[in-house]
Amino acid sequence: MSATKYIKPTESELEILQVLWGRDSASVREVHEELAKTKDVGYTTTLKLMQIMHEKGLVKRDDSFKTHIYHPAVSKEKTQKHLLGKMINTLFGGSPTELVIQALGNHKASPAELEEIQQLLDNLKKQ
Amino acid sequence: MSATKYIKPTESELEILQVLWGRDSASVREVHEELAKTKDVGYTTTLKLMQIMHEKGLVKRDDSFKTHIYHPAVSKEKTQKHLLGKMINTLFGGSPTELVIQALGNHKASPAELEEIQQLLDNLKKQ
DNA sequence: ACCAATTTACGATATTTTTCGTAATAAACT
DNA sequence: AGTTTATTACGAAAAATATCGTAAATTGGT
Repeated sequence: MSATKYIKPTESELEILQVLWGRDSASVREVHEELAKTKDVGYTTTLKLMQIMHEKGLVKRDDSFKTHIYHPAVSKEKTQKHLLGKMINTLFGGSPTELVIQALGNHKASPAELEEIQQLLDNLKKQ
Repeated sequence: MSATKYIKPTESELEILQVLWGRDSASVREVHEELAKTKDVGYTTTLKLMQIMHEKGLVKRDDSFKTHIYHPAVSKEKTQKHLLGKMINTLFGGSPTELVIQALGNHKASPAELEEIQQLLDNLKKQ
């Protein structure tokens, strides 16, 4: 029972999760500073978003101190998987291969990264 | 001059573009029938969306007949590239490799597809 | 020319997401 | 204790999306 249905984070929520995944935990202030580097937005906006994310269950928080500390409550991998799957369907006609080709063709990868992909590919071929 | 700034299609607009890309042109009715297979939505909703897409320049249309015929005005490839790039940034910390690994790991590809990716990989390695 | 059927136009409403102002609360500092 | 500073809580507004009802226009058939 109870596979608590998947909640799709919004665009802004994803930006916040990205910060949280990078440091595992952070205060609103810290997240906000990070976002402010690339985005022009008010502090209370970030606060509100994180509160909403808490209601939705996207983040956990420790509110035993004045400054609440937030943690991601959804894993990066699961989220990636879900959204990638969705994108494959709505944008690549259900073909992960098409997506991979686009990704490799348009965004350069280092030799080391190519090697990493090669390894994975070899493994997949064996099966 | 004038690189007419990129307009990001919304979720619903993408669904419509997906249909248009598949057939190159279609009436509202045809698009709607297609969407209705997987989605419960009214005809006028689809119509309205396509009219908005026309205003935005996402589709072209021939309105010389009663039944207007719509064409995609943005290419599938360019759209894929944009949205993929965005996803790589907001969800994969800027690493296309991470995305490729996720895609290959979680969504099965046929041997033929794996071979196709191998070819591409070989090409990239040469440079 | 009239009627029926289909389509578009238009506007309004609903829903979701993002934004921020203001007040209340807590802590830190004289 | 009183004052300042930082934080959270709350509610409301703004902006972006999605939805649909109704009326007007067009076409085809009779």
